[in-house]
Amino acid sequence: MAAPCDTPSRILDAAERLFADRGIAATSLREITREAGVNLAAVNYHFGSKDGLIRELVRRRFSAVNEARLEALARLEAEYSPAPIPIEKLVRAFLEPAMRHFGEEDSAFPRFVGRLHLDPYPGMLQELRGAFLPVLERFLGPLQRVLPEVPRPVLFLRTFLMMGSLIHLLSNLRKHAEIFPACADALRDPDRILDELVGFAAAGLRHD
Amino acid sequence: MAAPCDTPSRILDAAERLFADRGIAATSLREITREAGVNLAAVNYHFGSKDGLIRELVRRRFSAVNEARLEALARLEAEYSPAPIPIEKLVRAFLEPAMRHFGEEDSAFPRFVGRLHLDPYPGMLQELRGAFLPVLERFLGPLQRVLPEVPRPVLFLRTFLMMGSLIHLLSNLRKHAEIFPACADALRDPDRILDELVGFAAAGLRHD
DNA sequence: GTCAGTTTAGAACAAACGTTCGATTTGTCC
DNA sequence: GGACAAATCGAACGTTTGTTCTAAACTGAC
Repeated sequence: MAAPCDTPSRILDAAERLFADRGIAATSLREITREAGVNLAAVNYHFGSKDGLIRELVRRRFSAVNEARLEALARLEAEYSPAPIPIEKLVRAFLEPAMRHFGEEDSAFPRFVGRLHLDPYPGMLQELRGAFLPVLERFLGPLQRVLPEVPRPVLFLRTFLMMGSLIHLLSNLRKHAEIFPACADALRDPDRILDELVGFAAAGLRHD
Repeated sequence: MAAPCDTPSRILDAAERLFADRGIAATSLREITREAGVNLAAVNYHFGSKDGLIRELVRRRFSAVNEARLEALARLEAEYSPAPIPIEKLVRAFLEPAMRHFGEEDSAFPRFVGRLHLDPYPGMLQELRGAFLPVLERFLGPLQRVLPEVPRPVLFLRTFLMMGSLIHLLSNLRKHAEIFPACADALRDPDRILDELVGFAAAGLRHD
């Protein structure tokens, strides 16, 4: 958080935190402005509307994740070309940017990124698709090259299942861990969790 | 759907369909009653409140899925005991009941079951946990027996990731397939999709 | 100090929400 | 056929929603 002082940043941070916890449609502007300590009208003044606020949040977070994914992929291609990139490297390049700040206390970033994928807020789906589809297609190429025996539609489906694991992890692990205190200790280390996710997804992608 | 005629069933079906598409918090009683072709007050008359309606839906669907899971597991234990149950069989026993009716036209059941897991409607989380935790613990035992080398917390985490794949598949595959028409054809067969999901999850659970 | 431009404050808006109520219709037994 | 319960209906309840408006407070340049 780092406690920014200007009103727009206070609104964005509060909105991200509340959206991550309660969902987008279920969070009102009054809750956001109360949490941010600013006036109700400030949202419409700075962002035009609730939709505008959401779009700005998407730009700030989701787009950043996707750009980081593409950069990581570009680095891998530069490193391995013309050889195919190992599947674990590809998977990690895709998953790690979304997991950033996962272990930090009170960081709503990963939970919000997860919720972005699954909250069907009207008009946001197209925006998400527009930002995500190019990334998916960009990864499917190198993925197909290391897994030539897997048919394209099947590879698409498996990538889709990997997405589900990531989103579920981002959105719900914290809450679920609270009910399994015995497991919570072992699942505290974010690097370890990322390793597990990468291993799980890579094995699922290449199985049989 | 089978077009039931009595009002409560019409409400339940319409609510399930709309909840699956737009989310629970984002769907109003007026939309539900309009879609069902009944009066607005009918919801509160038959179910007491919107919460009551949701609880009834959970009972009707989520509980049924979990009971089917336990029955499938019991059948496997009777078949294999005292030998450990193969991991693919275990995974399929867990995933198949939720995927039921997946390929049927206009069946909101799987999408709704998926949404049940991820929509943070107040008070529903506890109800879901109460119905799901016993099932999870019931499966973790046999799972641990076929994967003795995997530490318990790690096994819990991998099961969690499998849940994510399932939920994402149930909730979003239909919509995502619409944007990938080339893949939509190959992903039409629900049995094939279930096989892929089982293979993906089983490989992820046992990897390394 | 003054003035233009930007930001914030409080109050109010129409619309939509879940819920409640009394009247009306429907169905069923005597 | 009349009577009683169950079900449906239309209308309204009080809240809460996102949004808008105008006045007040602040900011920096001259």
